[in-house]
Amino acid sequence: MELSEGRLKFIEAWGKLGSEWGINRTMAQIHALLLISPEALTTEEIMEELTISRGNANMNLRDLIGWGLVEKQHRSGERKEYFYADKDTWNIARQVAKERKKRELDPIIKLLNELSEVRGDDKDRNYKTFRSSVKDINKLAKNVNKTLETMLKAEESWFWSSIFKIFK
Amino acid sequence: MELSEGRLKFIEAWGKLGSEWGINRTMAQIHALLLISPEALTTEEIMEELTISRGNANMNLRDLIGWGLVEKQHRSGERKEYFYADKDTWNIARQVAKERKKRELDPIIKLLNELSEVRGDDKDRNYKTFRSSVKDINKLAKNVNKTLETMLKAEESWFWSSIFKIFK
DNA sequence: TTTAACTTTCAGTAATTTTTGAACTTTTGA
DNA sequence: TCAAAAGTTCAAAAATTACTGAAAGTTAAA
Repeated sequence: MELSEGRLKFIEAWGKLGSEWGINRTMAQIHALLLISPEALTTEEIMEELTISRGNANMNLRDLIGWGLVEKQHRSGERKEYFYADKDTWNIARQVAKERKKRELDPIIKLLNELSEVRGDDKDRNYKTFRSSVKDINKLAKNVNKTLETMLKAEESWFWSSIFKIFK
Repeated sequence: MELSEGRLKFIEAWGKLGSEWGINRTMAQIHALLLISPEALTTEEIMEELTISRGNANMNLRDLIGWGLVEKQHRSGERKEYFYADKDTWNIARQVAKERKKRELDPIIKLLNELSEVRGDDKDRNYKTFRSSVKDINKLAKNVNKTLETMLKAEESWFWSSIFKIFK
C-alpha cells in the first residue's frame, strides 16, 4: 500500500470509529490528519485536505482544543494560526477518558446516588427491582470511576505493566 | 423522590447515555425499562410505557437481542412474546464490551496491521510520522484488546479484586 | 383449513445532526 | 486609521438517522 492511500484509509477509519463512539466524523478526521502530519497545519490546509468548509473546520478545531487533543500554535510574524496534535497515544487515551468521565460518568454517578434515595414499599416488586438495578449499576460505575482515576494519574509504562501483571 | 419519578429519570438517563456512546436512544430506553421491570414485558407494554410505535419497538428489541442484552420468552398457551433483560450488571458490561470489540476493535486492529505494511521513503517526514502514529496506536489497541479478552473471561469478583489490588 | 392474534417489514415522514457559506469581528502591518 | 488577512458565528440547507403506520407475513388454536 502506498503512503497516500494509507493516509486516506487512516483518516477514514478514525472518522468512522469516532462516529461509532458519539464523536462527530469530521472532528475525528481532523484529528487523524493532524496525527499523521509532522508539522502543524493551517485551517486552509485542513480545509483542502478534507474538503470541508471554513466554518466546519473552525468549529471542529475549536472542539478538539476543548477536548485537549489539539493545540494552537502561532508563529512570530504570521497572522495565521497553526494546529498541532499531540502524537502520544497514551496522552490521547487519557485525555479522552478524562473528558468523557467529566461529561458523562460524573453526572451519571450523581444521578445514581439520587436514585438510591428513592423510597418505596418493600413489598412492591417494581420497587425492589428498581432498587437492586440502581444499586448494582452504581457499584459498577464507582468501580469504573476508580479505575479511570488511577489511569488518569498513571504513567503509561506503569499502567500497562500493572495490567500485564494481573492479566497474565 | 417517588418511584415513578425515579423510573422515568432512570430511563431518560440511560437513553441519553446510550446516545452519547453511539447507541440509539430508544434502544437504550427499552433496555432501561426492562432493567427495572421485575417481569418480562410484551411489545404492547413497552410501546405504551415509552410511547413509541410498534415498528420501532420491534426493531429495537431485535437489536437488543442481537447485542445479547435481552431475551425472548414465550409462555405456554399464549401467542404473545415476552421480553426480559438480564439484570446482572457485570454480564451487561461484558456483553457490551464483547460486541463492541467484535464490531469495532477487531476491524481496527486488522486495518492497523495493514497500515503497518505501508512502505515509503525513510527521509520523508510524512512517512515517518505516519509510521510512528500507526505503530503507537497499534500497540495501544493490542493492549486494550488483551485487557478486554481477560475481562470477557473473568468472573466479576475476580476481575474487580484484581483491579483493586493494583490500583490501591 | 381458517381465523385471529401477533410479528415483521419497509416506504415515507419526521427529527436530529452536521455542514455550508456569507456576514461579521478581530488583528496586524503599513 | 485603514485595509487586508485572518478568525468566528449562525441561520439555512443538506445529510443522516430514527420513527411511524399500515400492509404483509407467521403462527397456533380451533
